[in-house]
Amino acid sequence: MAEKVTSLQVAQLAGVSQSAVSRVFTPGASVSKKTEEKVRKAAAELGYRPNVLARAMVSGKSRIIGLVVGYLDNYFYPEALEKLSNALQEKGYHVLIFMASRTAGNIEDVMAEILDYQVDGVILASVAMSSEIATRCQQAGVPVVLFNRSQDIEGITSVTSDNFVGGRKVAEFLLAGGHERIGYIAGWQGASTQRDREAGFRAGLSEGGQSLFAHEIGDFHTETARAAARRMFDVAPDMRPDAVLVANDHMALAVMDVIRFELGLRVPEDVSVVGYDDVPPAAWPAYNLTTIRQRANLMVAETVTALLEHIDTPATAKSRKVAIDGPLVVRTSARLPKGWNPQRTET
Amino acid sequence: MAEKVTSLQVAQLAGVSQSAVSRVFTPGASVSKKTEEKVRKAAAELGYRPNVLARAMVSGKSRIIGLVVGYLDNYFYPEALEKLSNALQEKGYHVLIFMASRTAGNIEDVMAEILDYQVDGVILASVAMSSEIATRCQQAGVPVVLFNRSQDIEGITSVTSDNFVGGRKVAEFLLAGGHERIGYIAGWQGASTQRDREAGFRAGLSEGGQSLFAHEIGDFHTETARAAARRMFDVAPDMRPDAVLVANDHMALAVMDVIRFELGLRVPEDVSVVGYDDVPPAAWPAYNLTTIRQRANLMVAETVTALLEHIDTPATAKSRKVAIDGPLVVRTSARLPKGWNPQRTET
DNA sequence: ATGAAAGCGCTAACAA
DNA sequence: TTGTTAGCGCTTTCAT
Repeated sequence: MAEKVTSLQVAQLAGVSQSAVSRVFTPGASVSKKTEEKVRKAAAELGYRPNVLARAMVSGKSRIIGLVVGYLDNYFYPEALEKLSNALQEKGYHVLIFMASRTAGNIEDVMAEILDYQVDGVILASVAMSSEIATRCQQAGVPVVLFNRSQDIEGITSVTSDNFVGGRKVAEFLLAGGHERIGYIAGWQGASTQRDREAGFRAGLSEGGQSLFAHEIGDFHTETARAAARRMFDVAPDMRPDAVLVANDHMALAVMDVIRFELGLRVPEDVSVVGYDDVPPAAWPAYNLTTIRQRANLMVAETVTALLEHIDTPATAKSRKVAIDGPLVVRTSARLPKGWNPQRTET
Repeated sequence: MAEKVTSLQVAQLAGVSQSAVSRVFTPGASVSKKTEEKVRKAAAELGYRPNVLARAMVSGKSRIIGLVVGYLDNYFYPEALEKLSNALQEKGYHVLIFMASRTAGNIEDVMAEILDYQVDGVILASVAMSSEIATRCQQAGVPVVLFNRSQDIEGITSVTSDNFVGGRKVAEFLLAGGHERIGYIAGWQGASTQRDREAGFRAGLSEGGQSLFAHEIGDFHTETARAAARRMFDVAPDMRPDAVLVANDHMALAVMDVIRFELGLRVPEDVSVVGYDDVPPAAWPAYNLTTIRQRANLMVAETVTALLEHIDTPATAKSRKVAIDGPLVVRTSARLPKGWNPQRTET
């Protein structure tokens, strides 16, 4: 059982002062080559490592980022979490998880816990009440960035894909494919992602001289989405949409299941289905879902950059709304426009 | 911007000593009703909350649990992570994520980072070199439990499903179904889960008078598993296995894709496929994968209990290997034994 | 460049 | 039950 090694012990072994040891481990402090050498040697010998918590207390920087997340069943999030954590780790930060799913409704608790840990920054992903939490963090002086959410609050940085443009792209694609009864299955109305995707979709439809033929709400939940799909498609053939955009892949896959296995319809011959996110299962041959890709790598990079900027230079860092364009990944779940060039979008 | 409120300020407002404030926020300390009241009132007024980091430094307990995880693309892990985090949160702990995927091979770095944060305990899930990390933590006096991994190291607690029994169950089921050429696609050989599942499977087969007809290695990776499936099934019909156990669902779904969409075979008419884990996609109608369920809730509960035990009473807590039995969830990807009672296993 | 000294915000003896 | 007094391990002036 390794004993706890303190900077003082290292100092004694190295024959220098305790502050000298501290300086060696503080980037940008002034130490002579010789001292540094002695200290590093002693530190290595003793297996010394600075105590992050003690450092945090005096410096006020914990090198901990709070990640508040509601649920992980949308497979876009595990991926994002992994990348986020990796990116932050590279910058010397670590991610402390705050699950807000169960605690939902109790902002106070979540806030209290976050502030207790003196996190240097907070990333909010897939949470209800994200705007309230964001505002509260802001007030407490903790830098925040919203990941995959955008609120109309002044001065809060957010990173999303360009949901409006994405929605419009799908509309154009479906219109070009000759669809004439186009439906939409919405996500949770409180989410900006949902609202923007729908708005873009409607805009694209209307630019093409059409409007929504059917509309149901799936709330980003599998079961709710299945019910929505039944309401939309279990109807007389001439009342049935010939295409549908589902607000995210998580629901779109469930919708496809209902359409194919419950109702016995063919995709895309009877109904074209398009999703949003491009989660890994969308590419599985059993689905082959045409969808808008959210570029997780870029979104993560932007998020990390923005957050660190707010942490490092709170004075000059200005908030911004980053919206990253994502390509339409054409697979086989939606009928292709005539003469569509089947150039493979890379999977 | 909320100012930082210290216990001293609260003490002054309440007209008591600073230690009195500390005691009010320390469960099990002795304070009079009156003092407590005054302090709580002052604290509420100022919005005071104890600083976890400062507390950690003096008490030596950070209330942070390090979760070391290799990757999140096996969908058993997001689920486990969510449940783990929730359970720990309920006990007043929070999860600090350490991604070991990229850093793989560099144990020193991972160890250093973990110890830097003075975590109260560590959970190792889905990591290579878990046994080395576990040993090192042990040496450093940090309680560890292995989640979904088991090593033969003396004195390290682990929680897994009963992989041997699970493997055997599948063998019995396949044998009862009349299969005569039974294959196995293995996971990464370094994982105890893989080894135990295979051993149980082989044992079950041999108890039924058969042995493995084919064996390939999928390494728990989608692409490797696909290649393994091709080697196993893209052969003359009489050399082709009529059933296969794949070491986890993540690979099993990919294997099904290859069998059905690349090779044009039918599941289960031509080949029965069984997986392990019962991840959510296994239940999707497009797959309907027969599989062994890992009972995440139970595994998480055991993990948390064991870890807290080691943290709270390091002296008396003894290490153990917990193996939780999981049911065979019968769906449609494997031919049923004659007269099999199609009583629905709950999904 | 280096050492001495003063805390960061809190808990834990120790007295009273 | 309370207040007083030491630190926890570190960073950061301030002198030197």
